[in-house]
Amino acid sequence: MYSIAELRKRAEEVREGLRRRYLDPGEVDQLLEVDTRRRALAEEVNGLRARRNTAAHRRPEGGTAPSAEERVEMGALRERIRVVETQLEAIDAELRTRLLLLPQAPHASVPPGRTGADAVELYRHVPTRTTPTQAKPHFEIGHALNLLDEERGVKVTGEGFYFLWGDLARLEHALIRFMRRLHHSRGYIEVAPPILINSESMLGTGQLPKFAEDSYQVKLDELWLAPTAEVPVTNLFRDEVFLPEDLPYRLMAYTPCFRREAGGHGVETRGIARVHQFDKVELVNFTLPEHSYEQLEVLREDAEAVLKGLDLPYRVINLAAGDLPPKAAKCYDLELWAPGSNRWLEVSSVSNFEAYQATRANIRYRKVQSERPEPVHTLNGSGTALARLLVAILENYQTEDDRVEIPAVLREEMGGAKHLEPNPLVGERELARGRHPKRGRDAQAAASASG
RNA sequence: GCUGAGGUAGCCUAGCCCGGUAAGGCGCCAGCCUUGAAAGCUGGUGGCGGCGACGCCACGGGAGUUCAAAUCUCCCCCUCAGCGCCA
Repeated sequence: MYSIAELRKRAEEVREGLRRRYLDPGEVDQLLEVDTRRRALAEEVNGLRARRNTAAHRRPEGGTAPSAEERVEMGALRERIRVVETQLEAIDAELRTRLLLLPQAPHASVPPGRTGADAVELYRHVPTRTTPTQAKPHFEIGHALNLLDEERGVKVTGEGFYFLWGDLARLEHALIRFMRRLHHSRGYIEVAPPILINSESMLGTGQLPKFAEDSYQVKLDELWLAPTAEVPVTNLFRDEVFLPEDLPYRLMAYTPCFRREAGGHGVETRGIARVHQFDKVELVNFTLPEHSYEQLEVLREDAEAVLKGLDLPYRVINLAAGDLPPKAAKCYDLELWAPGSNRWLEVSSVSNFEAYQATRANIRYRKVQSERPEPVHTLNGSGTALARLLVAILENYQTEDDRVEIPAVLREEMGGAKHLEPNPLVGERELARGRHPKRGRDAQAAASASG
């Protein structure tokens, strides 16, 4: 977000930013007009209060009590002040809300365009391995091996929740350890943050006020379930001042993430590509404004290192101005190719928010001790999101004989195993459906022998 | 959850009972002094508006009483201590 002072200085730049986002640049002028009215009203309150103060202060300690006439006059002044103050509060609130909702101007290197289709592909990684020509969707493989269980997730919690069983649960933990180890070696300091968040923090990173319906709320305690570790980790330094020589701060956090994904149903929600709870390793970067675009590239490379390490097919896209989240000035998405689902899956979003979050959350640095602190730039990137990573592994690492290979970098973590083992525990119901892995294989073998 | 003590400028503290322009220290910045530094001395050091003179705001947050609120009343938040509960 822009402070009103910043907006006055950079009005044309912000107007152009709105145009590039296909939004009405007139919002800037309306904001400036509200600001002018606010200042006029503030001056009026100012003058009235000055009158009250001089009258009150004129009376020295132990002085005479005011006359009845003066009491009446001052009482009337007090009421007048209250009326104008109420008007000022209303216009203050309007100004604040409009500033909170004003998007960040896209950076010059952001491509033009309105939708996801206008994004520019920057890079495509082709893995060294090959996958079956007729790759199956991850949920088919997951069900066949009895490792993925959405049905009971729905029973225990609701739509969009799932259980991972056995080797798939172990694989998820192996991935988390792999990613944390990788980022640690690249210089990130790990933090383990709270995942219940207060509203002020949600406002600080931009989840509020506009995107309240995207997150789960714990009403009784006025808390929110973090939709991403970006929220607690960025707010870690809310209302604080950095020493410039310490920057950049590069932090990593592994947390579960919770998203309501309201309205997101249909074909694309089969399996676990789009769920309400997933784990993620998040990278957060606090930097000097003059270095934030270098840091964006560093962050992108750090996120890519995960996908390269796993040797998964992916591409990097530079989001078009009109498709950019309001808080971002520039955003790269890393998308994995899922051959079984025949689509690209976003597993990482790497963004430079410039001073958008730092202004809201009051995160600053002070270059010279005698000068007032300035907002830092904040950036973050997923490094990376689970669930979708599992989707990609299940679909890319499946073999012709319907097994799933374990990526080389995870094998040590998986006790040296080369393939995922089916979950042997099945209930009566699964047996009745012929889903027992052993029976399933026998049945398949029998079918192919007879056919 | 109960009881008690607290929340004042970047930090530490006085003022609160008994209403009357928020005092002092540390730190920091600048100047003087000095070969340089330290010490010492002087000044400055929250936010908003204004070219400026200056004015307003700010004592955890909100509401109220009053000519006038850091100070009185009510509600709420947070911290600490003791007790209770608890993985």
